[in-house]
Amino acid sequence: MLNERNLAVPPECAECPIRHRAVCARCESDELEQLDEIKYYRKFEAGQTVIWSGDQMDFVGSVVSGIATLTQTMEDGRTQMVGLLLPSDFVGRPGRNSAAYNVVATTDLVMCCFRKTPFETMMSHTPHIAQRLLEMTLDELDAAREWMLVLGRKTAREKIASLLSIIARRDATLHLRGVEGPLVFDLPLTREAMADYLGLTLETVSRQISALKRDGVIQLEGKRHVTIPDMGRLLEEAGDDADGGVFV
Amino acid sequence: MLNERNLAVPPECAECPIRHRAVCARCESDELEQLDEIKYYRKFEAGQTVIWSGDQMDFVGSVVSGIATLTQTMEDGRTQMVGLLLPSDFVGRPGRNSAAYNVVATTDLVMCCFRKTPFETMMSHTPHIAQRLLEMTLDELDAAREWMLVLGRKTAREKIASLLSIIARRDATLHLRGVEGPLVFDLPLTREAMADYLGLTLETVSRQISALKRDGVIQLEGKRHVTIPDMGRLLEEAGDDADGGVFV
DNA sequence: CGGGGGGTTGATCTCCTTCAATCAACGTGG
DNA sequence: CCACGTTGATTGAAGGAGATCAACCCCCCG
Repeated sequence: MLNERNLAVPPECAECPIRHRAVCARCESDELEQLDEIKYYRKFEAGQTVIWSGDQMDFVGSVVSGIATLTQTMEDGRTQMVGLLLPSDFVGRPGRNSAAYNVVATTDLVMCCFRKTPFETMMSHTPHIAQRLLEMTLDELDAAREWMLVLGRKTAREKIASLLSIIARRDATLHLRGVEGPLVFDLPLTREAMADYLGLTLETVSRQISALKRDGVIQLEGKRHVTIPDMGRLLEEAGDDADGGVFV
Repeated sequence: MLNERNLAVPPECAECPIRHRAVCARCESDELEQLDEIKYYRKFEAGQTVIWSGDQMDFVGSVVSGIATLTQTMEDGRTQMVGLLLPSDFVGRPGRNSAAYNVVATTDLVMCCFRKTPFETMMSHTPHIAQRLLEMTLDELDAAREWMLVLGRKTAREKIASLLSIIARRDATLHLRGVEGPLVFDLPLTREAMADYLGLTLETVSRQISALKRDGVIQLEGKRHVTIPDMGRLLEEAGDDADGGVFV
């Protein structure tokens, strides 16, 4: 039911849009051929749950297109997002067989999945995969630690500004624009998802977005379309050093 | 000045107390010999800063004994702890040359350091190191994500209970005791460090610890010596599932 | 037309922060 | 040996940032 092969999906690794950033980025052509044998594509619709926390994981994989979230939930329903998965990001942990988090597609999503056991054995033979995975994991750890500062010490306004600047920055690098001049992008998350990301309620998210708009830090068209007239200003609001940015 | 070789330090990798858990855990004896050539020990006193964020990093290394913290600071002084480094934990990121966080010794500390460039070249030749480092980094990422839930969604009381249960659990595994019966340990952190860990003020930390004591969840002798009569009760207070625990 | 999902805004409440006083333990120098 | 300063911790009173509860809007879709 969930697993439907689809024509819109890249047929060949050589033409894969995430080829140069994903876990397979360092692989040689023969290694790609090996991967090809254990890989398959899966499509999910916006809102669908990809994996439930605690479920058996028989695959790992990469996000090819779309956005997914990693969330934890307490018994009483409080939920915290702990990861935002963008194209090229890796899902699953080699060596673990049950999922630790919920993975939910927030937009329509295509994943390139590898059967877990073959992937693990392949990883132990080909250092290129493990090397790249280490690099990606270290990056994720850095991002998680940055986020711990946001969650633990920033005000609601700073949290919103931080999230907006992160999305803006990623969007700028994705579209290869500089950080000069006004930035324009669409929010990929609902107010509720933003709240789960930031450890806030959706009402507070809404209020703070309105406040930033009222103060001219951002401009809004509709609910999702954002313009940042002055990125430096936004970074100030985020409590970050306005010049260097987060990663020095 | 900071670098004083010391007799109390393990002279041989074979006798090293963290040998089986550190980044070198998987190394063969010839690999250990190689490591031996680029390694040196450093001692720090409680309170000393090991590395300043932004500083040039010319080494990476493992905590041999003692405890250190990883913290981030905003310009106005707000600080958030983003890692608690225990014996066998790894410090530094191969591939990055300036430190991203402050590392501070909270107790007297011994580190086994490797010169960074030789370590990096060695890592690219010996998969055993990269494999182990990947495993350790994935564990840290899990811990960071667990902590994001604590920071974002838990109440002050739950935060304290969470921290206590984490310390208790680690202490129990360290001393190879079961989780049955009362647990006894010393807090390795000041109230202020606990506050920085939990995204609270030290006053709130103090109040909540008093409250947990008053309610019989914990017992205190002095400021640091803690007894947990009923671990299940503490886990309930932490908002965790009382049976399975954090990692299912 | 009705209904539902996503979003905004208002009023009130509460948990945590802030500011401040106090205390115990400890070391140090007169 | 005692006065003193320091550091870590506790406790109290007051205030505020964000949560909670609730009403309402907009827009799309069946």
